[in-house]
Amino acid sequence: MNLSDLIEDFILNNFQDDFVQLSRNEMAKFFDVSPSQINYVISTRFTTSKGFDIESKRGGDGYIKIYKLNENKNDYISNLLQSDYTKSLDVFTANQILDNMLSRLFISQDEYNLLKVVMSDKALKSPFNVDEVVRANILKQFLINMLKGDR
Amino acid sequence: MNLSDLIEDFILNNFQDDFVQLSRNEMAKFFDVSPSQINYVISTRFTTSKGFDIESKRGGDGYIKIYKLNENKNDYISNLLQSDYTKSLDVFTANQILDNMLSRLFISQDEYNLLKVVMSDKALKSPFNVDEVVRANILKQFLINMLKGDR
DNA sequence: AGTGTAAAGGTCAAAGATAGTCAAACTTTG
DNA sequence: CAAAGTTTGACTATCTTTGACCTTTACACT
Repeated sequence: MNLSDLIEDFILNNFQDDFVQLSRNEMAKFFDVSPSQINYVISTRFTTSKGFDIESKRGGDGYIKIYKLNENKNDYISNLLQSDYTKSLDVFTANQILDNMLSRLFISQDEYNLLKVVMSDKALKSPFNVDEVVRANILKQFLINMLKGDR
Repeated sequence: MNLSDLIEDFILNNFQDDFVQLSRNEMAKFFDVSPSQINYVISTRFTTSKGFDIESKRGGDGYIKIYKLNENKNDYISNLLQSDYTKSLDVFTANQILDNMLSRLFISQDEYNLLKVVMSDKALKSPFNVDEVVRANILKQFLINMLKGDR
């Protein structure tokens, strides 16, 4: 067993419920490896396709948090997550997926409405793909929607 | 938790109605930090996008007063819609806006969660701004979130 | 009233504390 | 031996903390 495998095991054994939080530097010191090896382990072993999600913060009190996804929760969702629809997706298909998820009650009507707005052409069109502009559009469309009465 | 977070909490817990008044120096002494750290906390955590307004006075009897703004929902949204935040928006500010809207109950916890995911860097980063890729990422992030159990 | 001074608060850049990226060197495996 | 996987380190990015220097205000003393 190499160091990366050991580190992987260590992390796996330290999950509390569905997540584990660690300090990259402490971890590296503990195993006497370079800090970036922790990133290596995370990026090769705690990937989305293996059912994990990462969240981190730099600076004072920084941390790395790894979430274990519950893949037994819902086959439809798990499969979708592995599908090519997570690579590229047109509005038409997106809406079909949303319709499907709503009819199966995997998402609420509220989530459906919001996602439809957020994934619309209007929300995502951008002249030269500066993602801050995209994000701003998403917010804008959401706000417009909030002003539309019903909801 | 780092000092800035502690100071933020302390301030939040000392609001009387819609404002809190404090002395920068006393505050700094109390937490044993340099006075300018109080400014740091205020400028990163008690921002306009989070719905706060600052007023201060120097010299003898100086003070810092922080107000929690209170517009009604429609005004808030109308203003936001006309603001530059609909032009370009970084994640940090986006999150503060969401925090603000949630704290005033302008959006539900569900909407907050969903929007946070949807406007995250992860969801919106794209190599060369093909918006179908952006949309796919939004879906992907949403799915990942669904698998995360309560949270 | 004018002015000097002490007592606030403000600004900004540097230092400190984390984490991320990437490519080169090294090792294992087929 | 070539391909794949691992390990390292230099450089980068981000968030926090500190300190030196600046500005404003109240007040006491001419």
